[in-house]
Amino acid sequence: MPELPEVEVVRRGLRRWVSGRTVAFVEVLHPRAVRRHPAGAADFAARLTGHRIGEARRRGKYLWLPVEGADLAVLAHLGMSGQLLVQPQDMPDEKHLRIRIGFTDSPGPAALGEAAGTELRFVDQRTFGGLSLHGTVPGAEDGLPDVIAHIARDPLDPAFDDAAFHDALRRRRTTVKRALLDQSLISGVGNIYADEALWRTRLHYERPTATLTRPRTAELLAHIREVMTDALAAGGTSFDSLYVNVNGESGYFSRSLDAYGREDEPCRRCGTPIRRRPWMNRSSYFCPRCQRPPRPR
DNA sequence: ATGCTAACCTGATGGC
DNA sequence: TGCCATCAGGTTAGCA
Repeated sequence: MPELPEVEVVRRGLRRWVSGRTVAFVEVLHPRAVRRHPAGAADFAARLTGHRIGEARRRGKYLWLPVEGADLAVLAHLGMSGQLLVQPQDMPDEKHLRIRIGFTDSPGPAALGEAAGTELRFVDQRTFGGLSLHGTVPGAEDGLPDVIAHIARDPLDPAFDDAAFHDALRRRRTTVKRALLDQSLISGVGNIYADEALWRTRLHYERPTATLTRPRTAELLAHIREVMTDALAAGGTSFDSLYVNVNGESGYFSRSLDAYGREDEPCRRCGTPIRRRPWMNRSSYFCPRCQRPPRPR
């Protein structure tokens, strides 16, 4: 579930169903799913087993589970098609099940309520995502894994620095959508929410960042936060069963999208058909009337 | 130093 | 029915 709202939906599920439980066993069924864990699958399993899982955290599209009693965290990235599912142990394996994590309380007396008897599964069709174990940044209050120290804070983080973001945009010689997708400038924004926020701000995706005024950047940030908050309230955006919460349920924000995926459909502001343009091996959706292209440089 | 492309995967879909 | 090309919500190594 690639973008911030979808990952946050998963984080909330993990907090409810996984945090506080103790790992009984780890089974890695596909080595690619732990390729970011340099010491390999056996090491990953060994170091995790026996430890209690702390409060699930997130920055941008990354989430992690602190490993209590060891300065470690399980870092997770869902890539394009990853899912973290909390499933009953007797549920048949999913076709693309990559990692299974069992807990000491299951099966067992319902000490943990509905969570008892469930396990955590990492399912990933395209294997762009994965889990890994990493040390934490010394002094970081939330146990930030060291390998994602370069990832910028996300726009829903209270510590996100709006002024610094604007200064960074002015310094860059790139275009606004590229900047929004650059996770070292602002994290959590992907192709869907970039297009949605640009549509709401009436900005063309190829607008040079150096031409943005401070008020314009402020508007853009406000719209990013607004669309992400709206999506979160709807349970995230799903076009198909690949993007689901830990219980396998899809969000329904896709019906509220104004630009993304709406090629040839009327702009909800002015009625002009939304256009799709090939862009960086993917697509950009925009309203040609509301979002005028910048002057050629 | 910075910006950009190609590559990493599997599966769904549409045209011929 | 099959084959091929295209597309999909992300990240990163490596090149210019």
